[in-house]
Amino acid sequence: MQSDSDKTEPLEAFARSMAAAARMWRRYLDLRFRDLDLSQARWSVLFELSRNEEVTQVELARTLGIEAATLVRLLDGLEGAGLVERRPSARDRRAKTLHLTEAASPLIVRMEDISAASRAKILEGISRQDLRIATKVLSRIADRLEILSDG
Amino acid sequence: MQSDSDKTEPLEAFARSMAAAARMWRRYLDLRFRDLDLSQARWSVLFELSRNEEVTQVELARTLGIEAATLVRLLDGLEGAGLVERRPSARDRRAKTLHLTEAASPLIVRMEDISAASRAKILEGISRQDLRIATKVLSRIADRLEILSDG
DNA sequence: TCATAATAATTAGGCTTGCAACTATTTGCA
DNA sequence: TGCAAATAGTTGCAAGCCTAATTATTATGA
Repeated sequence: MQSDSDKTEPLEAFARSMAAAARMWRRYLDLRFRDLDLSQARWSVLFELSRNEEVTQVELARTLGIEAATLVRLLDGLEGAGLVERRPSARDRRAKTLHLTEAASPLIVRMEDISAASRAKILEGISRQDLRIATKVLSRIADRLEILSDG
Repeated sequence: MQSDSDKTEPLEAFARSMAAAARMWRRYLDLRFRDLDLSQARWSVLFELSRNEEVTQVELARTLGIEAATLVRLLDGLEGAGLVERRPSARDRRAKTLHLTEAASPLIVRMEDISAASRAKILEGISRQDLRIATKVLSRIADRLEILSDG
């Protein structure tokens, strides 16, 4: 079997595979979450808050690797759906802290099930070792891009 | 050093790193291409055509891993900029074949320089071996998602 | 053959994401 | 102290990407 990336140089093959995999992964999750009226992007916000509540928007944006402005819109939607609350921060009047509502809890359980099952299905047959290396490479790239983009 | 992903399970850490790396990579390239009035998405279309002309839109969309509808808008922009031409296919009156114009050639050289330099800079210090494994994992995921999404 | 299903391109509408610019507040330094 | 710079959140605008639906054409099978 001859894949497209065989023709191209290694670094380029990597870049293309990463872009395609990320796009398709998101699409796949968006479809799975459609019943819950959620998207992958909104899910990741809820998920992160379920692990680490009481954070500010800037902190959450940084954790997720997205812009604060992008997060604003996601939160608008989630707040509108009654899943998240913005409260004024006690220590900084510019800032707001984020909190899940009661309504979010049952959803989060179902979301975690769906996303865990999806991950398992998508990554099935890939060795633990390879996955570990791939994760290391990808997170190094994210770190490096953060540095390169600041300068 | 303690990264966020240390707290999470491995499959999830992988998914998050991939999403963040892909997003940031794209942003980085978009900034580099801004002088040329191009984006990463448009660049990838031109690049693919420079390797493999005369394809139809459906074929190109499949190669790039995007939807045909998404490609339509990208081509509208590129055709408007005089870089690409759509011609009716000789063998199928529904289809159109894609061709680069003369104007595209010098641009493509510069684009390749920019993207190659960016890749080298971003991936600097990552071992060839690790990169090879990461590429294998990512392209396997893309293949798998294509199968899963069809069903 | 001929009706039905599949395919190529497109359009409409929506979500995610980004950059720029703006307001309100806090921090820092002269 | 007090003013300039930095920071938190927001909004406006544009691009990329998606699904669903539409039109034109081709393929299929009864």
